[in-house]
Amino acid sequence: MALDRRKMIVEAATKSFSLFGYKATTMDQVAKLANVGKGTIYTFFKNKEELFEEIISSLVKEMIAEAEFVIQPDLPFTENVHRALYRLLEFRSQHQLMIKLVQEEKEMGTLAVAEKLQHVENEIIEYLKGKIDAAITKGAIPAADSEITCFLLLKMYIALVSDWERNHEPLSSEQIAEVMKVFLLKGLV
Amino acid sequence: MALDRRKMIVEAATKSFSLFGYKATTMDQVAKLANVGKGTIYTFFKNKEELFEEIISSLVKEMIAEAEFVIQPDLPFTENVHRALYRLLEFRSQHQLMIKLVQEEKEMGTLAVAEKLQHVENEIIEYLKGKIDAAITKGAIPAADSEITCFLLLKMYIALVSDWERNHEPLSSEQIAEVMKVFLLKGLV
DNA sequence: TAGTTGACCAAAAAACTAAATCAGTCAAAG
DNA sequence: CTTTGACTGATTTAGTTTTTTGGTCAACTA
Repeated sequence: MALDRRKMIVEAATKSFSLFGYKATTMDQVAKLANVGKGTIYTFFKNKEELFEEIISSLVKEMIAEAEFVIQPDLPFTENVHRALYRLLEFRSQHQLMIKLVQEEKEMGTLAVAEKLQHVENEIIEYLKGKIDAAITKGAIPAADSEITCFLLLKMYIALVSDWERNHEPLSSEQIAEVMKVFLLKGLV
Repeated sequence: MALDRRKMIVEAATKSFSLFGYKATTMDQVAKLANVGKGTIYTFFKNKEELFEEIISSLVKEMIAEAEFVIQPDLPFTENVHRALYRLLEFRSQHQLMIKLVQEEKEMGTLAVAEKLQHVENEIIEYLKGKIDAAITKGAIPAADSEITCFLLLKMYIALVSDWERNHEPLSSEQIAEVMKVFLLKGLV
């Protein structure tokens, strides 16, 4: 039971962050949940924020693995862009920790949380940029500023998946694919 | 001097909302600025929020007049879309009242302010929808769900004009036009 | 002695309370 | 009739006390 203490700490913290958010999670609580003395946590992590950072890193890896899993090399490039982005935002709206963090940022404006969510967004853009740059190199799509393009693509999907829901019925994956196809394939005009 | 009391009240309130925001503006202050007894305000407006609503209505009219002013019927449709949207967001980032309200929403989360900014956004989308529907009817662009399209167009411009600046050097009007041309004219692929 | 612990501390946050402020009213004045 | 500002109850703020929390470290195991 008391074998991998580090792993137990990370699991306990993940559970508590997911349930109560970052600020409302105390180190005493994490220690108790992990069946560990509080001091032990500080032998593995410099402080609460570093523990949080490690969990966010795993989260990013998990998200990118999910996106990677959904890509099929034989499908058209735009189809894969849609699949990857849609999966990433689906993850964001289904994964308990992500839901809680987004909520905490909006409602309490916790600084550490805002920073980490920004970090997640940057990592996603970096991941997309790799894909786009590869497609440009391969000649599959014309050259363009890939950072601005990825940034804009992500914002478009966030708009269609999350922002739209504030005032309308949610759009299905197919509807979103349909709208995006216009912009990705032919342009509006 | 004491002729159009209603106008003086609206002007005083506009000045105060622009300078201090909605919450930090008191009705006593507006009355004093307008050289009017506080009771007089309540003969024209049911309450503070209704006074605010009238000012927001004027703001929307002003914004749409600015967008309208910048449109030139002989230019290509996409060029006019860019001009109108860019002008609307330029207005948002230059007009004192808009700056203050956006700041107040972000920093204090004042409910009435959030509602009114949402209203402004809805009005802009409604205005754009009129333009897009007209272009579809004229056969200038292919048919599509114009509400989703307008919503997405606005979000794209907000992303390029405002969101991008959080982590990067601002993009010039020309750079934004360039990026949008890709999506509007030919599509990414 | 290397790894673990929880009592302990300063600092931050929450809870509480008294004082001040504010939106809206209305009797009196013009 | 219109205009006014003193007035009121509800809300906010400011100041203070109490509680909680992140992080440390001397003592304690195994």
